[in-house]
Amino acid sequence: MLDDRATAHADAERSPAGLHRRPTMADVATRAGVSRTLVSLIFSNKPGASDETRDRVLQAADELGYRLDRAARMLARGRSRTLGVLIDVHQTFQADLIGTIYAEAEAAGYEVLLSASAPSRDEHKAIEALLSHRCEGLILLGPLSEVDYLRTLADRAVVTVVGRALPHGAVDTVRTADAKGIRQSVDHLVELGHREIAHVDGGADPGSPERRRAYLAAMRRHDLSDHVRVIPGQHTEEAGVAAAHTLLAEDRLPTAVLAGNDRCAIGLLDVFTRAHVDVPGDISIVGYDDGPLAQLSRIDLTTVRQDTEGLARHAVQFAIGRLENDDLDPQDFVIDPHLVVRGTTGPARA
Amino acid sequence: MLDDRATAHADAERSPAGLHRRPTMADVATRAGVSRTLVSLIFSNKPGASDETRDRVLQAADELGYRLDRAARMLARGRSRTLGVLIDVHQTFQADLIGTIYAEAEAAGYEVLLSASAPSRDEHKAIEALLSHRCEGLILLGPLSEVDYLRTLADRAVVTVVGRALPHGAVDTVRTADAKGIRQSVDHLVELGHREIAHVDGGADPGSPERRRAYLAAMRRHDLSDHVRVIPGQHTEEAGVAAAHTLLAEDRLPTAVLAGNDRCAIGLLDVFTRAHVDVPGDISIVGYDDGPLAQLSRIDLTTVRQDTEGLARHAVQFAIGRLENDDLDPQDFVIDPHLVVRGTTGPARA
DNA sequence: TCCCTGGACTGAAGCGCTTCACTAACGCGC
DNA sequence: GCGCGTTAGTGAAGCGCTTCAGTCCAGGGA
Repeated sequence: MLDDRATAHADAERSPAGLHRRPTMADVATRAGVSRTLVSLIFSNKPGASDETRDRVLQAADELGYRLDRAARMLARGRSRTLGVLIDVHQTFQADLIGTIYAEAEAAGYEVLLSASAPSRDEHKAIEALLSHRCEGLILLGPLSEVDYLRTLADRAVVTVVGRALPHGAVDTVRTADAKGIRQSVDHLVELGHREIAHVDGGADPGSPERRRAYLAAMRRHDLSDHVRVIPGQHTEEAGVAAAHTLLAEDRLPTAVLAGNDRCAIGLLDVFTRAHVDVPGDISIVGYDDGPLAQLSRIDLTTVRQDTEGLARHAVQFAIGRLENDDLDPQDFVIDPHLVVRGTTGPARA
Repeated sequence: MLDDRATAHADAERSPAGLHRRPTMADVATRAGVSRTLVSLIFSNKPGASDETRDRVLQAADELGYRLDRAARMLARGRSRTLGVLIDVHQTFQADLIGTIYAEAEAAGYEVLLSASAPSRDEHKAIEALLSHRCEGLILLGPLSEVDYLRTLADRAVVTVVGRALPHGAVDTVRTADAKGIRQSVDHLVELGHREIAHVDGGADPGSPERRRAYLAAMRRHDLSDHVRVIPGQHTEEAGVAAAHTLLAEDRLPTAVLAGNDRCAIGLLDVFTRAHVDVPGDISIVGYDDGPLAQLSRIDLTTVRQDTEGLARHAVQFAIGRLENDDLDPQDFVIDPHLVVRGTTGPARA
């Protein structure tokens, strides 16, 4: 947008041959014939400018293609009003959370920055990136880091952990009552006549220890402690594949398997199907998460559904709440899940 | 800054009861007994400090828990060295791209910022966010925006579009040779004896127009123009579901369907399976993308695989290349895909 | 008349960093 | 003993914004 106005303004607008200098507030101010201060007020929606001036300034900004510079604002304000969200791109379950987080944060006037952990980029690094962008609040979706590290973070920013239980009072946590989900699954299987129910756990993955404990407890409640069988795993398809191979290599399959999550369940399903083990005829399988795949008819997985929207909403509210009012005790918010029965579970084989 | 000297040492470090003032370069400088300038040099890995001093400064920084402030750096440098990546959280295919993008950008000394489009947050907004964080380069993964808008963006930042062809010379693009992928699919089906091959297209979704054209061309080459059948759709499971219902409502099914992408294929598969239409006995299905689901044995989808790593790597290189050397012509980089034959295609029914 | 209030607006300082232009000290060759 | 180039280091300006402390000018009591 070149000098489309009185030549007096031209200097501020003309840019050195092709090199577009990004317009600043000063440019807008000059063009609208007011001070930078006033422009700033207007862009922050603060009172102090007449409606007439306000319009004139906004129009000038528009003509120049002006865009506020967050970095500068952040620096000047000393506050960023930004929430950093740690995600794991491969955990599809998190996709739903993100949408809600954006919406909720925006409503409260906060920015959101995403940082993904990936094979080439460990969680630590992803979090540091968020911190160096001055995020005031960190929302960590299923973080794998050690508790000590998370606790350390807590005095650099407000930390909220989603989907993982943490020792008492470390930081705010929002999660699903994993124990209940597992208990429902076991109850369901027992009702169908299963007794030999194995569990492929998720190792150190978020939620896993709780699920494992809940499995043990539920089995005990049904007097099935003798049939307890925990196969070490992870929350990945590969772990499911490995577990299935382990089971197939033995004399006798259990009649049902509780997977650590959906992805693991799908790994199991995959191997069993290829090996012509009928699911649920020969063996029943239960997942956890109710991700987008679970409901596909070719998969049709019995699984435990989490209230993703609730999780996300509360995570944001915790973060913001603590930001605006520091002296709350760390909270642990727990949402009930429920079992979704589909085609991978059926009566125990004889 | 206060009188940062003698007694100030203590002041800089002690924080006013709980309220952690984040340490700055000045704090580090004071503690190490050097100037701020020198600290800055050291943190930018520039020469001009002796090894001995360097160590001392780094140690001081460490003791203070100092963390560089990107916002300030960005402001001061006038350059952000940041690439903004637009993603769609639900397009699982993109997850793989992201990992590579991070790695590649980091190697070149660039930061990466992610911004997701979501139901509550349209693409436009997601892109503006990136811009206001001063991203110098924008990498748009399968953007849906109109060409004009994308062109407009190009003079605010360096733009690279991934996975979508754009009219000549608009901006840099990196994409798969969709035409080839489709041609391979059609050839494969024809070899299996198929003649009635329908195509569920992706409407305006990225890559879709190319795929549709390629389908028409391939059918023509096989003298099958009479059997051409395009069913309007989208790159989602729902579109596949709808298309399947459309087909089932007719007298006679085609013997094969080319879906716009894997997700659409899975929708088709889902409905056919529930309707007891045998795949591939009654009808063959081909997808596109080879996403994580395609290879699951319960799905086992014949599909076209894209070289995600190559796409991501070139996208980053384009962006950076143009950033460091402005006067290149817009490029259109095309990578060959290849057909992965799995279980959803078979001989045409009699 | 004078003082006060409040609305509209401005000037200047400062956020934490980079960078340009310097200075001081130290060989080194002649 | 002089100028020279290097290395190690410093001071200050300035990036684009916010914000504190004013200024200026109605209009309204008393």
